[in-house]
Amino acid sequence: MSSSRPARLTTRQSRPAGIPDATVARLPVYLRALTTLAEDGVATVSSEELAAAAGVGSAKLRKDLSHLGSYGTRGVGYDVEYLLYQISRELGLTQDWRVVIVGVGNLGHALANYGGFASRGFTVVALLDADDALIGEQVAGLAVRSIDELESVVAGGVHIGVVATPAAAAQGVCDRLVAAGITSVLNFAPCVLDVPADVMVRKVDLSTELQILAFHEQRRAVTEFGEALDVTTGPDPVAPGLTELAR
Amino acid sequence: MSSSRPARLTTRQSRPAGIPDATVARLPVYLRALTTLAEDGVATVSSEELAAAAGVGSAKLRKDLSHLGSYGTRGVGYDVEYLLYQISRELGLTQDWRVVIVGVGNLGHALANYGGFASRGFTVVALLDADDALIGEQVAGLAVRSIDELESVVAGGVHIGVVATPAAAAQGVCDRLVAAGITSVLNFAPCVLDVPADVMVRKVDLSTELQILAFHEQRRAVTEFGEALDVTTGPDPVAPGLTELAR
DNA sequence: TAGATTGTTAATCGATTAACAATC
DNA sequence: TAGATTGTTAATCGATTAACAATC
Repeated sequence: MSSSRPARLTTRQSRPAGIPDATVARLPVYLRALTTLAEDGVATVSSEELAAAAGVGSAKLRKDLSHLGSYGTRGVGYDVEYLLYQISRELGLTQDWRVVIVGVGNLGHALANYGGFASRGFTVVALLDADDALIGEQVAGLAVRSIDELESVVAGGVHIGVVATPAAAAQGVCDRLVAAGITSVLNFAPCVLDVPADVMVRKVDLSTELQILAFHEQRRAVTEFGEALDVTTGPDPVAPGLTELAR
Repeated sequence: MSSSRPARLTTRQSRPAGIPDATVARLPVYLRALTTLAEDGVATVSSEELAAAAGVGSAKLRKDLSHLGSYGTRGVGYDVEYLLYQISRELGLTQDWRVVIVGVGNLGHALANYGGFASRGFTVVALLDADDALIGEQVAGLAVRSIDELESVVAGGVHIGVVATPAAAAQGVCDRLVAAGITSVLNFAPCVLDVPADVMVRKVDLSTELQILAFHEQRRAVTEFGEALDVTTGPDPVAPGLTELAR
């Protein structure tokens, strides 16, 4: 198999610059599945097996991988470690990414202690908070520093800013991160962050996820009862506390 | 405006059963923007203004809202409180959703203390953990209980299970939740959960988000330097610790 | 009526899926 | 060679977007 692996002679034309967003979003899932397989000592995996481990269809998996290059072997499958490396490289995980966490409340604590950070090429270089009472406290091996140091910390080299402040403080913190040169922000605050077009923001939002689950639970209830309860045409089902919103 | 608001006489035909997934995922964002507007005392908002507050285009906003019904007034805009109520109702937030959190580590703590839970119709009814040392500890006004009580807690009425355990324990916990009758799961553990087709799982994954940011940061670097560094054709840029993976 | 803004249409775009030729 | 599985094609599906008729 080693001898038949395609030589890495791919030209720029052969791999189009743009990997679809939907594919990029799934690469971390494949990476995780491959890591588990590698730990279990599995050397080779078929698209069918890997897809099952990642929770997607095999056609989608093969299509996704085809955007990276031809890293499989027909009739055999994919070499687990080789594919692991190729996806890591594609995601930029073969280099170290320096992260600053702003806001060391419950969530900031959890993030700082999250094991997945260090294991995959992400290094938390500083924890910042506006609360003087927290400053100096040791969290995950780092002393919490003042938000006043944001600019100097970023100047020292930071790639990604994590916003874990209350919503009211988030935009201000984000503005300072961006002004200091940060171009990638992970936002845990429950608000929309306004940034220049060249800054990428990703958002993790607990209540959004819960609300989406609630929507589907509700829909399930309606369907199960054969739409006996017609929320569209019936009187408004008004919950306590929402009465004043109904007309 | 009150008098010109369309009467709620919509028939089943007029609102197709299925609201697109992409739309459902954005409704919580609109809800949040509307809540802020309502707090600021704004009575009416145009699609242009609301879209800006939510960080989307106005055409997309109007298209999304059109799936719920005709809740706006041409030439005027949307009544903030009325639209707030309609979206809340659509998402199922006019009823109370009972949530159990399994795993009271750093993240479980953060989730339990998260204010957004209670404010939007979600009630945490129990915190469960497998660690005896934690049992009885007060977190966010609740005593942590043993994982052994999972089945009895769910039997007492729970709609949504939140998995905040280590990855190794997640599938087992999920199986027990599902066996006990839970059909909506929010998974914070870094693994894929295997569930029956009728169970809905949503996943929140910090390292996935970081990896997506890393991908774009890396791409940015390549683009900025005019592809002087060609990662496709050049020798593999091997980072320490990944050497053994490269061929 | 004139101005403003919605709700809808139709075109475009991107993602998914199944089938299968290529090939190990 | 025969069996297995990839990588790609083409069809389908769903989401986005701009433009504008409807209408307040």
